Amino acid sequence: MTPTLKDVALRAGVSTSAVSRTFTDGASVSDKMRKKVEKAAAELGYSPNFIARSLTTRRTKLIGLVSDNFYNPVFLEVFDRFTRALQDCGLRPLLVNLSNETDPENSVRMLQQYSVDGVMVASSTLPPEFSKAFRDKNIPVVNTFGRHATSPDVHVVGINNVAAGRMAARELISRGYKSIAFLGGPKRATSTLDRLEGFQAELALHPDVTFSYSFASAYSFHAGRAEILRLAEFGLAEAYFGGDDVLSVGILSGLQDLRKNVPNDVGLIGFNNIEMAGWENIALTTIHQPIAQIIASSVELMVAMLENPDRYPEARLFPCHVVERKTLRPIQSR
Amino acid sequence: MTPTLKDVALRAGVSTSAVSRTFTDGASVSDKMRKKVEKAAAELGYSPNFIARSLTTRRTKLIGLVSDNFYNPVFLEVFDRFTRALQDCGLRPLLVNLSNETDPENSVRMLQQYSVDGVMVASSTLPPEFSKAFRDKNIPVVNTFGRHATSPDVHVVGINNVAAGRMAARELISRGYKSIAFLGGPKRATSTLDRLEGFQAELALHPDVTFSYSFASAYSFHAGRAEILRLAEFGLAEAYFGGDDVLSVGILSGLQDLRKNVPNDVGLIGFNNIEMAGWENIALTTIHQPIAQIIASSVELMVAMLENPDRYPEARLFPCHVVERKTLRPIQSR
DNA sequence: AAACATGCTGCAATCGTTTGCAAGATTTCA
DNA sequence: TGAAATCTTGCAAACGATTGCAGCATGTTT
Repeated sequence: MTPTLKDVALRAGVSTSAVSRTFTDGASVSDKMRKKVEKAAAELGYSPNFIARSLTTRRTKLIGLVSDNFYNPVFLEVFDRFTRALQDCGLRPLLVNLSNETDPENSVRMLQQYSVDGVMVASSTLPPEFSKAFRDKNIPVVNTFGRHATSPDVHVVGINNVAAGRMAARELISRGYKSIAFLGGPKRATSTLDRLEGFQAELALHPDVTFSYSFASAYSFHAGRAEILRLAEFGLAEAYFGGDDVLSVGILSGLQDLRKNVPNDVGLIGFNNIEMAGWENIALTTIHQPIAQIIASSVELMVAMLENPDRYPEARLFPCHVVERKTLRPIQSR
Repeated sequence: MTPTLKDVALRAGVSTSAVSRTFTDGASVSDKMRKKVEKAAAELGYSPNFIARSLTTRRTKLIGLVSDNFYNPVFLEVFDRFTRALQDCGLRPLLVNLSNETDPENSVRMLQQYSVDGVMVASSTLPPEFSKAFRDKNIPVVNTFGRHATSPDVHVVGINNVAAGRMAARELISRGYKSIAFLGGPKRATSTLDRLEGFQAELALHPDVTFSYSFASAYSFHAGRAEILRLAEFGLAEAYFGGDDVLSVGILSGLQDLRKNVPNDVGLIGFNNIEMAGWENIALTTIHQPIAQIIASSVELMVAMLENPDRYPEARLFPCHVVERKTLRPIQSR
């Protein structure tokens, strides 16, 4: 069917080694030989079989890309950037959807069976143990959007969620809101907890503002909306830090139904800066997570690990910044 | 490093064939043998190497999943469903991002080099020639969201865009709008053109309504918004059929800025039914494309092709339906 | 008890590549 | 021109599995 090395060798009247060598760069072949082989290869439409090659080179150039979050709009950008960055390095993403996978052990085995060169775990909700499972099998792994504190034994690239929490708090305070609340995603996500911690710590510096918090049942529009509607029955705070942007848009929608004036009655700041936050009919003020840098860095790190698998684990953290739109009132000059 | 067949055979004191056979189902091994092998394998933590296996079986269970659209929210659902459906069949998606790829030929070669068992082309904008390139290399291919008319030589599953266009027109007419316009995505997408064709054909049945059309520069919020703002300078129609939902939300946003009352001054119907269309602060009436069925069917078709690659090409088309929200006024009883 | 069918097992070839080694070809330099 | 150094090339053994074939041990039938 599809031509093999041998076919080309036969047609060119040379050994298979010669053919192999003209297709692996850095190998020594004379110009004459190369010409001959390339001609035969072109005539046959030959190109080397990566799978067979990987058997001897022990490199598949396959990278497992695992995530448990296929419904957050932020992942559109994540997948786009990951696939492009990997492709640009000659690597190939093998996509793994963990959404309904009960047993991560399963995915680990599967990726091992496909001899992936490395694994990118793109999730802020997966436990650090998951990433560690790969490292234990000697598969290079980087945990993108991971939490750096508790897993110093696996490469992590992302942001400092505690700092992001502080940033949100400072922003809300600077706008003169006096009663401030945290409305997070599900409690089990460590990123949420870290953000809460920073948020609370910063607020503690301002005894004049009152603080409260609660958690939505999911990182989703309807969870955010439902939670703010529930909270409204007990009286709302003056400003909220929403767990992420889709949650925040849900909150915003609830606020609109409650006939609250945003940002004057109630202020809101989100997190992530998804595309929809910039839509003029939403105009959510939010904290931008530098996805582009995070992913570029993750991939760089991965290729570095492929060269040297024993690289000492590091955490690469990028700063966030707030992008101002219309859900926060102006800074109070005081 | 990781144990191989031979290691297990050695430890169990049997031949490698025996080990191989206990790991391939349908092979004949005695219970005693199986027990022995399984014990040794468990002790070593062995599991078969798919890559090596594929060399002899000529099956990698790898499926190329190629798309050129990583920014439309509808693709969140698409990727989630595709990966899950494939995983459930024991297949693995190798993701290919065509966004900035100038030369599709390139991707074809690459997927061939990885010996993928098949390819799913998930795009409504890629030309049919692209899918055909795979078929020409004898790689099973199904073109999901493809156009069926012009490529009867490749499996297509999706919707009938002409019918969808008619459906939109009928809907708008039933609401009593008398001046109706099509505001499509970029003209080069055949799906847009088909929808326009159906839309126009249906409208032609109603000489009392006036018709016009134009195209936005992209399937994006800002393109939709910009286009409706531009159109407003010449006077707006009473109702619009937006090329897709993100475009439509952009239109909606523009309409709001223009202080138009939707749905009374201007009606709007979108296409796709992305999640955001259901957000209460958007509430876009739209035509639902049955993504779940389309993808389930695509994957089914793919596994059928893996059994019988010479399957005669077919088109599987699913009906759409309108989901009513708040951007169209009530049906006029007349 | 002989003849035969059936079920397990191991040998060895194969899948499409790469690569260490040694031999042959070419170049370099005195 | 000849010896040494450097390039090229092919042979053959891997890489980690599967599988047709033949042999052997059972079980079945008469």
